[in-house]
Amino acid sequence: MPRTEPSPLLVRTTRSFKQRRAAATYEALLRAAAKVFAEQGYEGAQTPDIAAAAGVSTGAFYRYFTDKKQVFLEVLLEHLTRGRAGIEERLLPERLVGNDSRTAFDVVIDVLFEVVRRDAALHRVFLAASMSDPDVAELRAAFEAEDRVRLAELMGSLVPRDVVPDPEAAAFVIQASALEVAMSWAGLRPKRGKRLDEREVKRALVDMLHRYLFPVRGPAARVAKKRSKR
Amino acid sequence: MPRTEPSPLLVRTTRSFKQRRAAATYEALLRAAAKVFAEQGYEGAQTPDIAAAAGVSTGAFYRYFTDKKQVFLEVLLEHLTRGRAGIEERLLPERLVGNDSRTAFDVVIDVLFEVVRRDAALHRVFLAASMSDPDVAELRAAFEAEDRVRLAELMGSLVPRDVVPDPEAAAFVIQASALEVAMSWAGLRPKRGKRLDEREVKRALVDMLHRYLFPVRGPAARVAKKRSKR
DNA sequence: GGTGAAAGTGACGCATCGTTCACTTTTCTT
DNA sequence: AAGAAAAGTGAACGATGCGTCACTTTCACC
Repeated sequence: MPRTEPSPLLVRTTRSFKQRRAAATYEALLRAAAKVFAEQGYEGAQTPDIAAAAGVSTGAFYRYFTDKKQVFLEVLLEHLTRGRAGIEERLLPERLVGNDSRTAFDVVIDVLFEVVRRDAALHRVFLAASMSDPDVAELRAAFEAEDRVRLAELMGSLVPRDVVPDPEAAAFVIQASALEVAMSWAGLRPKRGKRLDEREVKRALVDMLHRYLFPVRGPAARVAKKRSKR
Repeated sequence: MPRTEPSPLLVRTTRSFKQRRAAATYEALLRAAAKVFAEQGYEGAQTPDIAAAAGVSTGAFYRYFTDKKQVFLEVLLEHLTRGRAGIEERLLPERLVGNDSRTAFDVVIDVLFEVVRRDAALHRVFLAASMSDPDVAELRAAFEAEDRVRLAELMGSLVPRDVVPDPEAAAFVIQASALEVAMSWAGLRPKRGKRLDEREVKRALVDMLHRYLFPVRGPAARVAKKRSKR
């Protein structure tokens, strides 16, 4: 809602027609902003374009957002929140504790890939902006830090401590590599060059993570034999 | 040199005073541009500022570069070329074939970290720009692809084929994770949060790569015991 | 030492947005 | 029904910043 209500992206049970309409245009502006930002980047996106994409005038835009930057941050917040919600929704029913650690981890990786792939363009813009704008950087750091803590906790319950002595550092490494590979997997990489098969890249990532987190311990079976799957 | 000579960053044996001076201001402009871009980002950097930082006027700038974007690309090209040269210079004397594969790979990782750390700010700007500008993206893709091929070749000589069936895919994964971790290691991460120890992060990365590339094969000794090495 | 070319100057043109504000239209209230 | 309040309009303003150009200064060469 307008400036009187600073809390973002909340559309509570509206009463009057007017409030309903205001909420609708607010939503339309948010969606339009997400689209334009994803397509044009932060600098490339223009507030009149966002307003036009939402079907309203420039002035209406500034009734709901004080700034171009504010919309951007709200769009990002929604993007990140939705992504995290998607992860949790898809992770809980699987009930990781039931099956063995390896497949549990595979599920996590799969979900992470899915989440990044949806709205990959917006995520890319997000990453780019986080390198110039301190506020965006802070937002990114906050979300990644929390994700990292969760991943570290998950690893703590999946792999023994002597395999990964510092779970949070390991979580950082896993997070970083998985995100980079997922971004590439999203097909947004340039078309120049041989463009190696994304299936193979993902498989290499999973192999790496497997050997890292579930190494062959004592005298036991090989691990490289797992290749026949899929 | 000015527009007549399109080839970048070459200062051959100049003859006259005038040519010498022109080459000097060209160099000064390039250096100043690198500095301003690294500090302000692409959009933030202004051509008058670059000129001022080089000690010349705005007009002089446009005698040597047609565009703001052209300087940027030249700066990036020099940055990338210098980085690659640094890697090769430091890698050749070590003569990786002499000692065992593990330590050879450690040397590679160390060098990569060093290279990223020097000029980390500029590299960050480079990455950010590669997400909006197609030309920058192409430049990045070209360099990363070539680096990937070299890394894949190196791996081909260091690890047996059954450990890493698709060396180039593996090279991509290693490249991506190492670069991300190195960027974090460069200390440019936000100060919010616990900011986990970079030494630990790097160690986790190296551990992961070790277990990936040099897994314990048949019945053999444990690998997790290596931790005592400070 | 005089002339032409190259290096260098910096104020300004001009286009590009972000934002505003006086105004119209719509809906709520009494 | 009338007046108030909120939603919506879009032309215009102002700041910003890239690039130009008429001009001055410096050097090379005869």
